[in-house]
Amino acid sequence: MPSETLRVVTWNINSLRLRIGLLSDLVATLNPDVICLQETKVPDELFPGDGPEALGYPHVVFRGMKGYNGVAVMSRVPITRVDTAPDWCAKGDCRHVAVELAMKSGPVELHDFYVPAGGDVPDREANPKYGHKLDFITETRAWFAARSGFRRTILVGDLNIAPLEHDVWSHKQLLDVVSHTPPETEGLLDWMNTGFVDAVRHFVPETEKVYTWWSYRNRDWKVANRGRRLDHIWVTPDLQGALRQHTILTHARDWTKGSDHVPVCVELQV
DNA sequence: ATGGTTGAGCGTCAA
Repeated sequence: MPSETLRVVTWNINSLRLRIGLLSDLVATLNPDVICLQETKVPDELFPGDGPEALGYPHVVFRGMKGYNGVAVMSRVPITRVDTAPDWCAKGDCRHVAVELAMKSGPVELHDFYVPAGGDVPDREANPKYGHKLDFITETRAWFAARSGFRRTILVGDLNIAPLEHDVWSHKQLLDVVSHTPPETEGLLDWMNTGFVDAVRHFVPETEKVYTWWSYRNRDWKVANRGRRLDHIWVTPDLQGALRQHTILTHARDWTKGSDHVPVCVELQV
C-alpha cells in the first residue's frame, strides 16, 4: 500500500479577508498539504474564491457567516465534504466543517472546529455564552462517542480550551478563567477520550509548557509570555504511529498585523 | 474588580 506525507495545519486566522496575505508566509514556512482555518469572519458569498487556488490549494470547503465565526479547509489533496454532523446547539453558527481527504492509501476524515469562546464569567446562569460552550462540548462528545470505532480521522481547531496544567502560563491563576475551568478542561478531555489522542502532546511531554495563543491585551506578548494552548490537533489511535513531527509556529505571533493565535502543524505518514 | 487590544462594520458586541 503506498503511503504519503500529509502535513496538516490549523490556524485561527481572525478574519480571512484581512489576513489572506499571511497565508503565503504560512505556506512558505510550513508547506502544508491541508490548511484548516477558524474565525474566517466571511459570509460564503464573499469568500475570496481565487485566493486559495492561487496559493496552490484548489480544493476548498467553507462555512461562513457575517462578522463572526466561520471555518474553511484549503487542500492540495482532493476533498469531499462530509455532512453527517448536527447543527451544534441548533444555532446555525458555522463552527464546524468536515471533509474526506482522498489519500492514495485510502480516505482520511478531517474535522475542523471552532468551539465557542464562552465569554468572561465562568457561570452559566450569569453568562449564557459559558453555558453554550459547555453544551457545545457535551454535544460533540456525545456525537463522537456514538461513532466510536471510527478510524483514520483527524480533528483540529480552535477548541478555546487549554486542558492541561502546562497548557497555560499559570494553572492556579487560571482555574477561574474561562478556557481553563475544570468543567471545560474535563469536558474537553472527555471529548478527546471518545477516540482520539492529542497529537501535539504525543511529541511534547505534559510537563513542558506549550502555548498557541497570546492575548492582544499585552503590550509585549513575548516578555509577559502569558500564553494558552487553545488550538489542537487530535488523531485516532490508528494514526498515532503515523505521526512524524509537529510545529507550533510561534514567530507568527509577530507577523505584521498577525492573529492572536499561531498556526499549529502536524506531519503524518499515512 | 478592572483594564488591557483587536475585528467587523459603524452601535457596540465578540473575542
